[in-house]
Order: sequence, then structure tokens, then C-alpha cells
Amino acid sequence: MNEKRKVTSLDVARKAGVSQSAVSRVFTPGASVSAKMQEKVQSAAMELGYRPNVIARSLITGQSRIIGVVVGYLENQFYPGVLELLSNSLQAHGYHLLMFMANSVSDTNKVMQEIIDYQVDGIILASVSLNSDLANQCRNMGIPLVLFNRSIDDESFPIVTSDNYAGGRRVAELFAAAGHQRIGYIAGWEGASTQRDRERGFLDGLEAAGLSLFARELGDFNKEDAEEATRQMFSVKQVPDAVFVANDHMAFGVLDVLRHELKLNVPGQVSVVGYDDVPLASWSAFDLTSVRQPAQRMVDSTIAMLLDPPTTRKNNRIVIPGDLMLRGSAKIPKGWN
Amino acid sequence: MNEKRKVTSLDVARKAGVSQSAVSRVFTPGASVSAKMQEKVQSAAMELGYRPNVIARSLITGQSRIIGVVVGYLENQFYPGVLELLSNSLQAHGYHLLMFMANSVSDTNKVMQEIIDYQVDGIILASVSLNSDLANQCRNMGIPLVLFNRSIDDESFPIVTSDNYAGGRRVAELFAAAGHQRIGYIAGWEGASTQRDRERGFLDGLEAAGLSLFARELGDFNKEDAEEATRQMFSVKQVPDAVFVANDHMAFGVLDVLRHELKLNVPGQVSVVGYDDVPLASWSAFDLTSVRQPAQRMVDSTIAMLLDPPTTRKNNRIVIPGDLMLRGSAKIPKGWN
DNA sequence: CTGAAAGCGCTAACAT
DNA sequence: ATGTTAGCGCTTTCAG
Repeated sequence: MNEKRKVTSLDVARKAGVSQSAVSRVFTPGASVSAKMQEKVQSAAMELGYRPNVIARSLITGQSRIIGVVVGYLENQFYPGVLELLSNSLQAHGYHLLMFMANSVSDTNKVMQEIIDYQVDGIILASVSLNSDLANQCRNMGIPLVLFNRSIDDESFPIVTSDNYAGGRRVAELFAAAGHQRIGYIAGWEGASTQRDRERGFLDGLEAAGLSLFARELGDFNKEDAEEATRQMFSVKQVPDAVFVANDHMAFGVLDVLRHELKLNVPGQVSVVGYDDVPLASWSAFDLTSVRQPAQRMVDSTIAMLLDPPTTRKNNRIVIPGDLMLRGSAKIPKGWN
Repeated sequence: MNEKRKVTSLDVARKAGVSQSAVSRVFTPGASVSAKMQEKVQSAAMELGYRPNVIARSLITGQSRIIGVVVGYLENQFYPGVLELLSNSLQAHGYHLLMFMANSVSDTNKVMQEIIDYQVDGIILASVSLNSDLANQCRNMGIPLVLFNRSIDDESFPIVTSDNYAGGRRVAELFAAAGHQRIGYIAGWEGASTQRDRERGFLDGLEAAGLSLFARELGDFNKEDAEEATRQMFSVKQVPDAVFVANDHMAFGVLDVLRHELKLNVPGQVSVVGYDDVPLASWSAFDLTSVRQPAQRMVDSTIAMLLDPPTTRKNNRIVIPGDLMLRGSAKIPKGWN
């Protein structure tokens, strides 16, 4: 309540009549101190309002207990959700989250340098990918790096994703079973591995069912672009009777255009399926069928990889399956629920 | 590409054949170094891949260039938006954002200690409020603290809010002008100053127009609770013909229930107005009339207060006005657009 | 303008 | 179990 300047461990030591290192030990979890010492120091510390200076500790241990997290736009509800889970989980593990935004590779590179400067204990990359040089720099400096839902050329880096290929494929199966014939796809940003994997799975699934893609437009993981893509896709005589959208955020735009602009009935005239299963998807206003990305499990795996890096260089690719959540935006084939 | 261990300023100094302090100067913005020295050191540093250790620098300068930010739930889209703006702005100013989640006063208190331990240069509190002791501790330690859309008992702390009272009042004016008679209010968490101010403004506005509140329920700034509150409010014979909801996030729940569960026509049978004007509000699926909180301006003010604290202790309360965004969820009186 | 020297607050051997 | 002693990597007087 009445401390003026910073109070250091030396102040506490003097007050308690012990050595400065004794104070340090009391505040170090795995140290050996007598109960009496513990008592004396604690009370002196309390009185002075002492708290260890984490910065000084970091300098010497080389551990900051800070994890750098890089995310892209936060408008897509999936990422705030992930951020929240990450933050809670890291806090629970005694780590802290230094947050950065980056929306381009050059942003990412710049930001990565700044993160490294903070001597972070690890980095989670959940935005645009980065070039291999920086990734290698991390490796050389011994900073664990986990890619969250991104991939990178060099396959040896730890990465956690949902099973995007399987998810895309599952949507194709749904459309096939529902008897859809004119099937459209609205793609995300083509530099993203999630986009590529989802589309590949979807196309393979269609092919396996003897179907092929009827229309394709690019939405770049952006709501406005997806809306424009939808207008394009539906500006023809024969319109699609089912559309798979590469993520929920775009799918909301698609639904907005379909329902409110083109006055089409969903799923009566056209089925729509998204990807992520963000909380919004289950709101009545959208009622969007979507492939779930199990954010909690993905976050758990990410943190596990970061905090105890895999001994074997083999198992550094974690792929987590996600269910298809059936809702009202897509025709549901008989026997599917 | 080939650095193995940490490279320090001493390594650079040796390589360049200069003193270690010379290296330090070259990497310190306001230092005096000759062009030749600059050259020598820069190239040696480049070759070795040297970057100053920010932690060591912080220890000595007492400045970490880290700002602690505490937020609550990220589900309400307003906060991810604010976080994104904060992050970008801080990055632009050469600061970094240490993020924390806290949903209760006890959380906040715990988290505040951890933030302080990092010797942060400032704290932004955008979640639940905190007790005055901690706020005072910050003051005593000389750590600037800005409350973002929260208030605290002690009025002397810097705080940035939108004009919640005026906003609430404006909504009352809208309802009055539109001729609504049975007016409901769905309240947010009653511990929040935003809730209190919005409601007070709203009630005062109604009174000024000779109206009074017809129904009131508690939604606690939570979508599910707001949905339940709506069911309650509309489970009577005479239902409201207009509802003001204390924030957009709850308003989406209200709209979901009204439109999809109770099959009421909005705004034909009931007008709905929210608060925040999050991006979602303007999506066709909701088309929600809402009082805008000018996030960018609020963030700018917050950062300004943090980085150059007001000299005069008077002007530490910034209240930013926000427009009422007229959309399709509420009847628009003649001459209002 | 540059170098030498003294720490920032703490942890980690090393003795005792 | 406790005290003593060296630094961690850097900034900052202070001389020259």
C-alpha cells in the first residue's frame, strides 16, 4: 500500500536478516529452505510488498515464460476462440502470451524477429505462414515453433491441424448422399494449406461418388469476397444446388446473399456447408452445417508440443479429426442422423 | 543461417574490433556514434546475426516496452475487434501486447499481479474491474493504468468509454419518435458501468418523452441468458413492441428467439436495438440497429493516455460519443434518415 | 566520439 | 540448509 520505489530481494534480505540468495531460494519452487527461513522471508516480503522481478530472472535462466502467438485477422470467429483457449491454457501452465498480428508473409517475418528478441520460450504461428529461413533461425536458437493450422515447405516443423482433407471429403459424401447434382465450391486463400487440403478432400470425395465440380469461385477467406463470389456463381441460368464454402466466416456471407439478396430457400433450393463450426454457426440466424475444428483439442496438442517437444522427430505432425455437424442449412440424406 | 548459440554484443564488439559499449550505442536510437563506427558494427552484427537482448535492456532501463492487456470473454465480437486495434496500434508504437483473460474480480486481481511482475510499461483493463488496492499499487509503482469501458470506485483513474448515457438516451428518443408504447429493456451484467449508464440514459430518455418502461429482464451480457430473458418477456398476453438490448451480442440472441422461435416480425411487430455496432450487426442476417462504439477512437485515446499520461489530473476521463446506426431491425420514424 | 567500469535484480554453483 | 561469489547481456556514467 505504501511502497514508493521498487523493492528488491536485497531489501527483503536485510529486513529478514538473511542473505539475498536465501530470499531467492524462498521464491524458487524447487529449492531447499527450512520452515523457519521460509517464514521469516515470507513475512518480510509481505510487509515490503516484494515480488520477484521476472525480467531479471529471465535474464539469468534464459527462460521468459512467455510464448509468442501470431494471429491474422480476428474477424473470423475461429481465431478469437483459439486465442482465448490458448491464453487460458498458457496461464494455467504458468506461461504468458505475447500477442502479435500479421496478415502477410512480410508482416510475419518482421514480427517473428520482434518475438525472438523477447527471448520467448516458444512461438505459435496461427496466421500467415513464414519463410523457411526464419523457421530455421528458430530451430538454431532452440526456440520451439508450432504451426497452428498452417503448413510450411519444410516438413520437419511441428504442426497441428485438423483433418482438413477428411473434412472436405466428408462434405462431398454428404452432398452425394443427398442427391445433389450441381455442386459448387467457394475457395479460401489459395496460399493456405487448409484451403488446399479441404478442396482436395472435397474433390476426391466427389470423384469417388462419380460426381464432379459444377462451379468454383474464389473467396479468399474473406466475407465480402465470398459474397461477390456467390453473386457470380448464381448469376447463371442453371444455378448450383449445393455449395461447400471453405470456412464458416465466408459461409455466413454466402448465406446472407443467398437468403436475403437472391431470396433463395436454404436448403430447399440450395444446400450450404461451411468449415470450422464456430459458435455463430449454431445460432438460429444461420443454422449452418459445418465441419467442426476441435479447437480445444488442437490447442491442447499445440501446447503439449511446445512445452515438451517430441523426442522423436517422427511424431511432430498432429492431425485431429473433426465431426460434420448437421444443421438446417443443408439437405440431410436419409439415415444420416 | 548458421548461428548456434546466442550471440551477444561482446561477440560483435570483438569481431568489429571495438568496445562492447560501442556496440550498445549503435543499437541505441539516441546515441552519438561516428558513421565509420556505425558501419563497422552494423556489418559485424549482420554477419553474426546479432540482435540486442530486449530482456537485458529492460532490466537496466526499467522499461519493457510491454503493455499488459486484460480482457474478458472474447465471444462478444466487440472485444476481438478492440484487441486487434490495440495490437496493431501498440506494434506501430514499438510496444508489445501481453494478453490476459479474466472473467471475475478475483481473476483480475491475480492476473494483475502477474502483469506487474513483468515490469510492464502500462496496463489496459478491458475486462471485469478490479479492486482499488491493486489500482493503487499500480499508481504507487508508477505503472500507468487505463480502464477501457469500465469504471472503478476511485474516480481519479484514467478511463476511456463511449458515451453510454447519451447512447441509451438516443435509443429512447428513437422509440418515442416511432410511437412505440410497450417498451422493454434487456439489461447487461449489473456490476458493469456500461450497463448502468446505458440503462440510466435510456430511462431518462423515456421519461423525457413521457414514457415508462413496460418490461425489464436481465441478460448479463450473455447470449443464452438474453434468449431466456426474451422468452420470459414475451410469455405474456401483451408483449412489448420495442426492445432495447444492452449490447449487440445479447441482441443477436434476442433476434434469434424473436424471429425463429416466436416467429415474430421484426420490426413489424417488435423493434430491436442493440449497442456496440459490431461488424455482425450490419450483416443481412441481423440487420441490427445499434449504437456505435467507435472502437478505433477509443483505442487511440487509450493508447495516448497510456503513453503520454495526462499532466493535469483533471482530464483523465475520456468519453467518446457514438452514432445510432439505423438499420432494419427497428421502425424508423419519419424524417430520421 | 570512444573505452573502461559499474551495476540493473536475480540465479546458480560453490563452499561451509 | 545457508552464505559467498560470479555472472546473465545490456545501458550508462565517467574519463580521455
